[in-house]
Amino acid sequence: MAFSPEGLHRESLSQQVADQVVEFIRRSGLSEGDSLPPTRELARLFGVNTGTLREALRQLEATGGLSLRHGSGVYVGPNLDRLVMANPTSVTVSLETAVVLIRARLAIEPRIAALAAVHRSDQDVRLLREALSVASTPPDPVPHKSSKPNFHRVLARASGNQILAEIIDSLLTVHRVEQHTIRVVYSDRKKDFEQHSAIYEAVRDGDPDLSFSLTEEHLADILTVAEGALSAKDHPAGVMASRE
Amino acid sequence: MAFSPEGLHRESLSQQVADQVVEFIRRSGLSEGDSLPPTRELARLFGVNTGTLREALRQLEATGGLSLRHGSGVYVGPNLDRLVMANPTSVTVSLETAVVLIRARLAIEPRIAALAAVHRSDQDVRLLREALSVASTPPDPVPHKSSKPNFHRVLARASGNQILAEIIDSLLTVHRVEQHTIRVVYSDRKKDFEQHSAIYEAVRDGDPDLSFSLTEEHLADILTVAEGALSAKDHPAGVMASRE
DNA sequence: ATCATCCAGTGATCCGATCACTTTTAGAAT
DNA sequence: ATTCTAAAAGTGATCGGATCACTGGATGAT
Repeated sequence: MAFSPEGLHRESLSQQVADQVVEFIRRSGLSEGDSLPPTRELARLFGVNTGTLREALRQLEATGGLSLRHGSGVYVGPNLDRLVMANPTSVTVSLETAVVLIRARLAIEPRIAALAAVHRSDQDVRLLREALSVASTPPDPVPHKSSKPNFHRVLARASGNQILAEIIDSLLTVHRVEQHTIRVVYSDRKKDFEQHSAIYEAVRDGDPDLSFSLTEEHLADILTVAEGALSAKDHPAGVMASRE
Repeated sequence: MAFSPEGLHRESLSQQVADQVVEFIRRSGLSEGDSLPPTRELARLFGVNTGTLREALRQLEATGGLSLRHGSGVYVGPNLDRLVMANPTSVTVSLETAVVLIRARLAIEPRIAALAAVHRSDQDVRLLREALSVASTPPDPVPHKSSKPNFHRVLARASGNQILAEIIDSLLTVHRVEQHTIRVVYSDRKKDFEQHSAIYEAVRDGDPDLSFSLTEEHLADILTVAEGALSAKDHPAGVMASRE
């Protein structure tokens, strides 16, 4: 019998082509924003039909590895070398999920802040300071690209660990989707700013323990607000005795 | 001039169809493993060409939201409701990245173990015990589906926080890819088992502090091995002359 | 009852044509 | 010479249909 060691088609042709496209990008030394050859040319290059090639491109586009711009071209996306990401498919997130999300952040972000206090570079301190003004993501109706990164993202990046930064970024990306629907969290913007400032100073001064506890308090406060919104939803408006 | 508030095509048709497919799945109450209508029928349903529909399906398949089986049908995948995931595109990971990965786990997993000690259910304890025998992923040449989840995955699930479980799962998924290339890490399987057992007991007994420290030690040991392999690669075969 | 075969259902790929958007180019107006 | 406008070229997006390849169930012989 034998498993037909050669020539066995485990995966679809379009999947194979997708891998070849990635390899092509790597081999060509292309990086984010660079353009690829036209689709018809790529199809010829890989010896497949334009439709098949197109499916491959869509697969890569779905994960942010590529960007297809109608009438313009195919470009390398931002997520090609990324390891952890938010599910691009996920739509709006329920308030319950938002609470779970914040609990997860409460579990891991303090430690990340402590790491940042130890590993942060001078540039990190500078970026962190700039991020203070951006604060928690301003309520943009349209999620415009390349908006300045928010404080927590920069903080995670300062930890010096790319993976941790990607994790926080993923959580905040999901969170952002959430905020478009429910504007509850982050009610007190002034308090937010003060807490961020305190964390900034602790990280700048290289105090891991203080950075840890301040971040913990900050997220605990946010969690309180979110949980309050949640229970307010479950027991609406009310004095109480409300069922539903 | 105005921004033509209506009818403006921000995203491609295939992208819109992808969203419609997700909505269709949700509205139909389908869950993982359930089958969708045939592609031609779906194309008719959404009023697009089969090629366009196919691109939409590929986008969803790329993130594990769907599964297309040649000759069989289209099925709901495992990642439709997931929030955080490993980049499906990423190929092999360098040893340097593996070290970064383990450092990230060292930063967050102890806290997760502590949470598990507090929140674990009786069923979690049972699953955790079973996972002890599977130990750290056996070196499978072929990543077969539905293999029993490894200890760390089950541990994270016992934390009661879905997001944290997804994060750990993502890290281990990336890691698995890594192990296919480099078989260095997890050298001492017996020691691994003993440390897992100790963590299991601490979680079972509801001791968060002990669970924390044991997990921390366990990962620190793994990190040591990985860093050793890394420096051995940089300074091959050497007696010492170790720097750094 | 068992097994090999056939066949209908369904996804995968191909081909070619046409539409839609973007960018560049050429020309006109100033 | 500069600026604006319009045409044209380049490139992705969608369409329509035909054909191939795989799977799973039905068929039928043993």
